[in-house]
Amino acid sequence: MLREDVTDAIRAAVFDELAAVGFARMSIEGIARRAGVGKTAVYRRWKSKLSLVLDLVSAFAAQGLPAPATGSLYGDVHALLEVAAHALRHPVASQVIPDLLVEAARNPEIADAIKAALLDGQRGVAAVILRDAVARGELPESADPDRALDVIVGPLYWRLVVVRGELPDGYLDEVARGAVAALQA
Amino acid sequence: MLREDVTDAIRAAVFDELAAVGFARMSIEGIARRAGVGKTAVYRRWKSKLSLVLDLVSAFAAQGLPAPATGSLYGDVHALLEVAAHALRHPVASQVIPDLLVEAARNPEIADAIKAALLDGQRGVAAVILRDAVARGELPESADPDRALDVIVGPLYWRLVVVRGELPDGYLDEVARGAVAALQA
DNA sequence: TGACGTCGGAACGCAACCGTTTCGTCGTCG
DNA sequence: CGACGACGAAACGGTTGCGTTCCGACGTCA
Repeated sequence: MLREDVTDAIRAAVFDELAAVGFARMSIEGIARRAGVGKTAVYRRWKSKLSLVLDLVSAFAAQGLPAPATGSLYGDVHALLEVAAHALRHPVASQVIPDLLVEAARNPEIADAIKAALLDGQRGVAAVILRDAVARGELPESADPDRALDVIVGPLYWRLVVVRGELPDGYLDEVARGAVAALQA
Repeated sequence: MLREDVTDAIRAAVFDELAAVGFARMSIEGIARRAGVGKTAVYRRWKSKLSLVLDLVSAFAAQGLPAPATGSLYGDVHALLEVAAHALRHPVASQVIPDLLVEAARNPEIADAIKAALLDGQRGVAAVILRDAVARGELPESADPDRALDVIVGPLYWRLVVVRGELPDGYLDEVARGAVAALQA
């Protein structure tokens, strides 16, 4: 029977290594070293660096993402932004997510995993938010979940991940207000 | 005297290699191979992979970015989006830019180069667009160039680079209209 | 014609990592 | 108590890239 604590140590080391050097530079030897574990222990569980990462990402996907229901479009958008900002400010996640997204452009398996773990979840949340807003009459029936997600999360991602800038007080409020205005335009 | 055609071949090979495998996996040997050139020719010109890339990015920065002046905020925003969409749809640029942005999070020298080559240029354009819009009375004086850029380019970047989705007909019009609404909100 | 410098190609020793195998240790079952 | 299996450590041969060095071929200029 494989020891659970060893498995956990490896999983944690993969996250750290992924954040520190990125997928491309990450090596099984480096993971084992960081986890304080023999290479054997890693290979006994996963057959490659890729399957290791796919496993982690899939586990992340299983968590699911709760859709906010604050009673207003602005409130829902704001809540979604809060969750996203929290994730993208996490020092490990803010390195790992963009790294894997770039890697996904070259590797279909990673692309699928990321899509299932992140993008599909967000898409679902956006769809629910829009449906509720349409029901309240805040948006026309023609509202498109994909474009909504672009307008809501895009600015935040650009600011936090691309520009890697600060998040001034009230920024999320402004983005939320702006996104609502953009959707209603 | 170093031969100019060899230098050009190396530069081109770096772009292709960067797009194909990314900065992390890129090797001097691979560049020389792709350029049909000896390793010696590369080392005679640049001292490392990093200085090679910094050189290319800086050359890119020197081009500058013209600010649109269409006479309306919507027109200017739309023009900026056109330029950005054109760049992000280019098969090489759409791989290289996100790759280097991720690398920038780990390497300050790359971060500075990218900032000078891309972000500062865009920031300047946004500032001009906002200034004109304020002069026309389309926006209040309080308009912030950074946030404007987030709202204008963010959704497009998210769609094209993160989600790697299509760009439906009329999408840029919608994003431009939405961005204007967001800025005025 | 001869000197010079760049060229591509090949090899150098070195380092890292690959994926596998072997070893002795330790903990857990039966 | 004994068999079993996972453990960390070390070594294996092989690959790739590092940065350097040497080579003969070629082009250019004096």
